[in-house]
Amino acid sequence: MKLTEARQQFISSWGAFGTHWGINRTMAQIHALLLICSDPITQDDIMEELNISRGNTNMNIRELINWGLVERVILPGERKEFFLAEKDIWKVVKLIVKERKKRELEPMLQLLDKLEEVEGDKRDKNVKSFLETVGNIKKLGKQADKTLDTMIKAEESWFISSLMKIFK
Amino acid sequence: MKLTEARQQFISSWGAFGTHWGINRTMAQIHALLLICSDPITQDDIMEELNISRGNTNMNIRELINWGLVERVILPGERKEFFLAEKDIWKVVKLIVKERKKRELEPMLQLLDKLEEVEGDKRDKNVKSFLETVGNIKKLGKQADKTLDTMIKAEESWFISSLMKIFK
DNA sequence: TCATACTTTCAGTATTTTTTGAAAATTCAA
DNA sequence: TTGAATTTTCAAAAAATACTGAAAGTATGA
Repeated sequence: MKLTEARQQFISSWGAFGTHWGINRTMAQIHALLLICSDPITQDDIMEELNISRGNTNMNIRELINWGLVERVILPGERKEFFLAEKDIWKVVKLIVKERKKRELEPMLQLLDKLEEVEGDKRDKNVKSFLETVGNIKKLGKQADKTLDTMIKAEESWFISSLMKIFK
Repeated sequence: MKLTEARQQFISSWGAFGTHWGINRTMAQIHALLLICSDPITQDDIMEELNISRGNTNMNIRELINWGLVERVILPGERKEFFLAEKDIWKVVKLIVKERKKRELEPMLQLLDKLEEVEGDKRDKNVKSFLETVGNIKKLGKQADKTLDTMIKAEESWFISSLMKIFK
């Protein structure tokens, strides 16, 4: 397989992968492209490579920057902005986990706390079942939250070797 | 908060949560409803509670059954089918992980294997950068794959206590 | 300060995904 | 068998989501 084709396949399937995880296709594709570029590239490079509009490109680059996955680079003597992705995959994973934890897990846990305060006779079958489900999800969620916090702080080597010990 | 309201909030936010993780809103809502019902309920119960059409209900129940999250129950003397969700949250998580690993992680790893066979001079900056990225993602992906395999086989108590040791 | 190169915004449009509902298929008791 | 109850299918419609492109906004250097 030629490099050009391989790059295209990588970008396209990274995009499809993203859509299965609640990340929009273009954002994932731009990220994929930046991941395989060693040097910073411009918005126009991205537009051309992925065949997308200026507005779309701009919005999704901004989002990638918000997530901390991409940085703006000013090259001396150049008027245009350049963009560069974080290449350390372990750092990438940690940034994504951090962001999604904040956006999704934490609000969910807050809601579950509130839902546990439901009024009603705890001997009522429906109340009991509701509280049990909410309670169990909360328990697992809190554990996941702690685990992810530690992971976010962890060094890759430490994390991997710890996992190796358990999941031999 | 009254039970009715709490149930609604739970169902609605579980649905929203699902959409952020590539699971469709209705499927997640039906799942949420079944999770908080101690006894099996019918398709009509679900349609009424969630205000959705027969076709939509049917398709999403089927999908939940495919995932192993819900089972069809035949009650003696009843013509209609009833549905019941797996209530053990740890089992639920394992079923979801298993399914998504099969659908998404495994095909991605296969693709990465193929992409590593790209032709071209490995001293070429573009080839080098491509291979490095693909290689690193593959390495992490394989580790995740193994870890998830072990997790799928694990007992909750064992898993939680192992995690506790590391992520104290 | 001005002109130009570049970036950002967002209303309107296009695309993708989900939902509906009626018809077809199936099941089952009599 | 028959036919009423129930489930399944799927084309068409609706809803949600993403994208475009032109206009407005900013920065830069002469």
